[in-house]
Amino acid sequence: MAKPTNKIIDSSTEEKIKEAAKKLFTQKGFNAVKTREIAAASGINLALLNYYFRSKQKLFEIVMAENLFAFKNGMSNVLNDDHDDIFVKIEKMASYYIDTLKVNPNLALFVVNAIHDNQHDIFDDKLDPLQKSRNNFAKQFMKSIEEGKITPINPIHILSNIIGLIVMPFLAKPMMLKRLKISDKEFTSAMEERKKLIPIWIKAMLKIN
Amino acid sequence: MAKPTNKIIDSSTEEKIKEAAKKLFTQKGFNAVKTREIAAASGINLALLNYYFRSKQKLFEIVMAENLFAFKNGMSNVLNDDHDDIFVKIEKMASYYIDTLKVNPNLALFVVNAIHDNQHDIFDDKLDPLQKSRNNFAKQFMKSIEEGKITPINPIHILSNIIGLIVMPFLAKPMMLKRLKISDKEFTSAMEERKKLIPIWIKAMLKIN
DNA sequence: GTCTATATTCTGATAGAC
DNA sequence: GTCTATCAGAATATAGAC
Repeated sequence: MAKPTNKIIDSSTEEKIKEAAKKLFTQKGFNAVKTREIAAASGINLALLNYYFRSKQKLFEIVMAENLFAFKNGMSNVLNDDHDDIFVKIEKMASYYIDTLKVNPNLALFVVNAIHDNQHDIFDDKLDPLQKSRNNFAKQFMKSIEEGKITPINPIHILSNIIGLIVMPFLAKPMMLKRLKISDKEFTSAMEERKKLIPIWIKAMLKIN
Repeated sequence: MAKPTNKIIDSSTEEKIKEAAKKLFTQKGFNAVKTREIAAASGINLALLNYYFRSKQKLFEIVMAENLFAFKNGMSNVLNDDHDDIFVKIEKMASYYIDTLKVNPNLALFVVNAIHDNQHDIFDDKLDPLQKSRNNFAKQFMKSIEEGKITPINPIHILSNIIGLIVMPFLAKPMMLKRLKISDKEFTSAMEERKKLIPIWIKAMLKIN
């Protein structure tokens, strides 16, 4: 009889390293995290990190790709109802984005840096779970314009606006806390408010009847 | 007769290092840039970097402060008219921001990285040329709320919104060009549009009478 | 697979000749 | 002021015993 493998609760060394790395990279970014720190956090020996992942860079890429995939996967579930009104979709999108960034405040910076590194191969997943939702959203948007519900607008603007309103406070968070003299708790609470406000603002922008 | 010094076209070693450093730090952030890289890019010897600037950190701070000071100085000129309506101010702010980012599209990424490097001491200039404008803007904003022209709103939101709408497209530019299949020219043209659109959107958000 | 010990590389900084 | 050579330390990566 073969030795049983546990694919559900994977507490293998490999998985332990990945979990610790995910947490650290996500919180602190690539450069600030040291391999010894990852080894310590996952309770494994430093040498095993290279045994399993060849290099810190490779580990980083794997972990972040998984982060991004998980996010997209979740987002695709959030947007799966094709009967949702477009503003309901935007509201769900904002909520899911903000919940993710609250837990994972470095993800935004990672993505922005990856974009500027011309590493946006990371976004060309062969099996991008968001592709369908994105296409549906675009179609729905064009239809709303045709029906006169939305003032015609260059897609670059609507994309910039939705993403900008959601993501920017997280990118600027450390400065905002300092400049506006607010606590982490107040920041989080303001982000909760934005879940409702952003769809309202977007609606106002698009001059809905 | 003393040797003439050229203070207008300063091609001194010191200046060459600063220019190369400015470009690299702006593109890649503090940690990702190595002193050897700066030396190579400026065509000088590595030792001279420390000779002139004592340390990488010191060089970074000087360069960063200059970048930011130039921007803030320009912005303060733009916002100098206290009789401007608050939405005129926002329009001028958007224009100046966008013009800066068009020339220096990496400045945004640079600032965001600096913020997350906990190097935002750099923003605490002793002689911040924007301080007065910022205070005036805040006062004007509060007054508009008192007068019922603007729905009361948490300052974190208005700050996030203005900066987010202006800056995000530049942060996401490489992805946007690819995802939306648009040219650099079309992007630039859309950014020109935003100079007018952003104040309109902000106005809509704030439910002006 | 896991560990200890160590090799190797990278990086900021400096000493000292010119 | 500028260069060559090099140090000191940190950090990544690997060899080899178990």
